[in-house]
Amino acid sequence: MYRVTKVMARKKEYIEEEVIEKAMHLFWHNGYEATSVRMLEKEMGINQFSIYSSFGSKQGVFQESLKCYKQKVSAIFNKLKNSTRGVEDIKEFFYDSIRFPEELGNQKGCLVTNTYNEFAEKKDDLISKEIMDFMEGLKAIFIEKLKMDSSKDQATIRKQANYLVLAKHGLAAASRINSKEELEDYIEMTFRDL
Amino acid sequence: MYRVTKVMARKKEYIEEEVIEKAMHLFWHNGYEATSVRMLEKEMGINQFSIYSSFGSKQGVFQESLKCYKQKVSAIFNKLKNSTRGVEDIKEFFYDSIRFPEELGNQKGCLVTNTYNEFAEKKDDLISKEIMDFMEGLKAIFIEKLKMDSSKDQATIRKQANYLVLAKHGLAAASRINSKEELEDYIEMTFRDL
DNA sequence: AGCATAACTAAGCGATAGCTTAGTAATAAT
DNA sequence: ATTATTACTAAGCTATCGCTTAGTTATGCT
Repeated sequence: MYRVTKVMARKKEYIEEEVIEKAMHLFWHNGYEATSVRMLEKEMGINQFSIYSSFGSKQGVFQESLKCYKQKVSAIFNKLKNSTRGVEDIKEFFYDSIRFPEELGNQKGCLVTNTYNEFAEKKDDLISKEIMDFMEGLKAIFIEKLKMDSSKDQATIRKQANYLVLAKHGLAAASRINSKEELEDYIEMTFRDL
Repeated sequence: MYRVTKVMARKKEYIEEEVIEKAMHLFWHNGYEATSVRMLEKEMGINQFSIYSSFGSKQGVFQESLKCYKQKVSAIFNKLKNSTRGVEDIKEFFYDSIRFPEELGNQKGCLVTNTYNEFAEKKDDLISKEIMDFMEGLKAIFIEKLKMDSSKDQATIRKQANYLVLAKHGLAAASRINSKEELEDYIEMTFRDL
């Protein structure tokens, strides 16, 4: 991908960023295994040859799709990172998280969390590791925000960070099925006394 | 399955309940799609012909496996149902839930929740519906237990029940990956003020 | 214009999916 | 012992999987 070429010859008839976005939606909806290369072909609107020459493999397409997804949610993450109110910002992050997929008009949860669940047993896998890193990063941000309340000792912060990471994970998993009301109830209850 | 026959002829060389338990462990470990009939064949120790004559299809094997699983966790459920202390019993149910798979020496979460996640998009599916019923049943039990505290009004009970169902779901999803310490922190935080 | 190069189409690769079936072995009833 | 019925083994069915390749078309450079 993005290979530097000496001569241009024939031009690509698609834009990689565009077709990857379509692939992402397909993976998001069906998960990794349940998405076949033939389905990708149709959704992306390009031939298998083009898929493989641009992204190398189905896994390659998926990794680019993950990048694309992360880029789309980065707005929410940056908002959280740059915030200064502490735990209140984490709560807003939770609300942003359930609003984000909703805005795209569908109920398929969070691609990263879905992937986390689907690849849970394959601990040696490359994608698994990537997702783990992402989750660790989230936890680090939570800790940073929790530290803004100087009244909290280190043990409390650790405990609450663990709690919030699991809560976020559970919320994302549940958001594929549960109603908006249930999800909002959950968020309210989660942050009630933090 | 369990077909009534006029003449006995040749006897089965396996016990259906026994081979289903083996199938269940395989599904539990790999999920539905990632478990092939060839894998089931090896694990169950019987030929494909026998699998299909006893259970009809891969889906049939899975459904019997789900039954088997539910039967195994029914002890925990009955304990909760027959309890009288209210929310304290729900908390113990949460602890029982993470202890149960642990006792079987593996880290694969809850089969029902895993299935819930794997079948989340296929809302028209038979198995999806089965799992939904199971979750609804759990919620009903939670409500019953919450009602034991007469100081709680109906709105509070509904909200807390929603919260607990999501929390239980999240806990089960997380139990495939997170450490025991993290899970216990989560339970403690969840029930801290209920 | 001619050539080198890259992107296209479409067919096909081996492997595996869920499932079936032809043929054989075992058992209960006669 | 014969027969009817069922369970077994093993091979094979079609469909689809991820991926490749032969052949054609389009483009930039000389």
